[in-house]
Amino acid sequence: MLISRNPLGLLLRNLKQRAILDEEDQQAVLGLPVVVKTLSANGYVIREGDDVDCCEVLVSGFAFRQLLTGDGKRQILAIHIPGDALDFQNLFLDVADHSVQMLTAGEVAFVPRAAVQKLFHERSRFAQAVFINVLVDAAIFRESVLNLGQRDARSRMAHIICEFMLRCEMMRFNGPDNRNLPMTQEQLADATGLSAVHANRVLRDLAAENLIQPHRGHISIPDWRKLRAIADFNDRYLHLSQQIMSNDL
Amino acid sequence: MLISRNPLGLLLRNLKQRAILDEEDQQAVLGLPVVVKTLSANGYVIREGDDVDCCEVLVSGFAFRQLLTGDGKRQILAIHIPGDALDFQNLFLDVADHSVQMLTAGEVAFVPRAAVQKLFHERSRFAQAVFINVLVDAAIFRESVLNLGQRDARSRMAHIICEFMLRCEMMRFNGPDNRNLPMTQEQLADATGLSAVHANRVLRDLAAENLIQPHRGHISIPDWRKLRAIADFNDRYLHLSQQIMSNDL
DNA sequence: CGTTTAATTGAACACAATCAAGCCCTGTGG
DNA sequence: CCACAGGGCTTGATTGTGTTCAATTAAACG
Repeated sequence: MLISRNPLGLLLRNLKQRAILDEEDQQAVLGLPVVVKTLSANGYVIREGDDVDCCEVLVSGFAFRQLLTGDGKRQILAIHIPGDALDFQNLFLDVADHSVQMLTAGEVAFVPRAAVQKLFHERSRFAQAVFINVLVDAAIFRESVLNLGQRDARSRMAHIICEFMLRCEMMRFNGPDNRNLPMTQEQLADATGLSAVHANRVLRDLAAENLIQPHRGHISIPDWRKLRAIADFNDRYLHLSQQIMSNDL
Repeated sequence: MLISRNPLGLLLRNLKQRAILDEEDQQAVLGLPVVVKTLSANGYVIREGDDVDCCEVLVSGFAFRQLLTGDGKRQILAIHIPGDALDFQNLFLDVADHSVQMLTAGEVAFVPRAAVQKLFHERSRFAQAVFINVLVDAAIFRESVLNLGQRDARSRMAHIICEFMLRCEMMRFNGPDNRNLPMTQEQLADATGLSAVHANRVLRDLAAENLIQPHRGHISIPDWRKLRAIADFNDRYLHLSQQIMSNDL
């Protein structure tokens, strides 16, 4: 079974980045029962309040997590790229406490939650890999708390863009299509806790300094490293140093 | 071995709230090797950048997580109460990406990380319990992102206070001493992303409406339920409905 | 082409930050 | 017992970052 053909191949690559899985573990992951569905932009993967019975993995396209206030204001919590598990957060929680939606059209692999739970209990290395995955997600949430609580609009915006670019690089998405952050200004505003108007002005200023190139509906970054100083971006929270070198794609 | 006498007794109660552990699992938790140390207020439990070799559990007193920006601004990420694991976040991550400090003087149980890892691999129900614990922590971080990104100063402050009160209630800390949030205004400011001056004004207003009672160095809440509407507090993210009823303290 | 969604801009306003000063406890040492 | 030092709290005045409201332009799509 070729990893590159299997819808869970990218997830496996993702898990192997920070955990050791032997051949049997890997086959078990790739052998999980799965239904792949194509969702359109804005399609819901997980809805807050829903009972959880599937464990979704993003195969292609981009997605985001969101949470709403009582009066309907939206906070975008995280952006997800292909190979990300969208629902390890709910693996043992029975009611979804937030929603996941598609940012662009793309494919999502739906795995029965019970099958993943079974693997978790039977293969402790798999359990560890999933655990690490969730820990890094938690670290990303913590960095978001810092970002929203302590940085100004300009740094916040730069930080979110830096994080996206670096995570794409980690997963070796280096093609020209993958260096684009496919978010509208309104979505970026909801991710940074800014108004759409102010987000527009911040982006305008960053563009004027040639730090980003905004296009309609997405943003490309000529060289994201230039943004790091502005973003106060320290990649410790992504735990890259723990990455395990591997040769297979 | 009496739970109430064991330094890890409260942790066990915590884990049992949302996961099933049989008698053997429970004995394994209580049998973990442990060194209890008393730390003074502001003492460090975990320091960002440190290599992780212990897994700490809060036995008594209160603690908080924090993360600093490059120019030294502090964001308080979460408050911890007795029975909370302070370091499951680092169970399989080798370098701490944030710090944990004591809010008040208190006792911390230091467990060798390898012993907890061993239990994780040998007892999958324990692994699940720890996993759920980390998932709920992640849910709390997500709610903080929403809180900082979308709510105004007044709601933010009320929300943090509500969360603390409800979590104390969940762990059955209902005595008069435990309904006090032992934070200075400066700490509350760093938790809410406000300046100390503005935090002071917000607290002043809440106190004027008899929603809170600030004292020197801590805050008591006559009836935290009154704060819920102001806080836009929805407890779904704490996953209380998943709580397992149990009779033993 | 007309409709829609996204981006843009200006003007007025508001919430919260900053600066600066003073107060009120509590603990300490003369 | 009093003076003083320090931390935490309080308050006013000023500044500024970001919001809101409102209107306009630009690009995509049927």
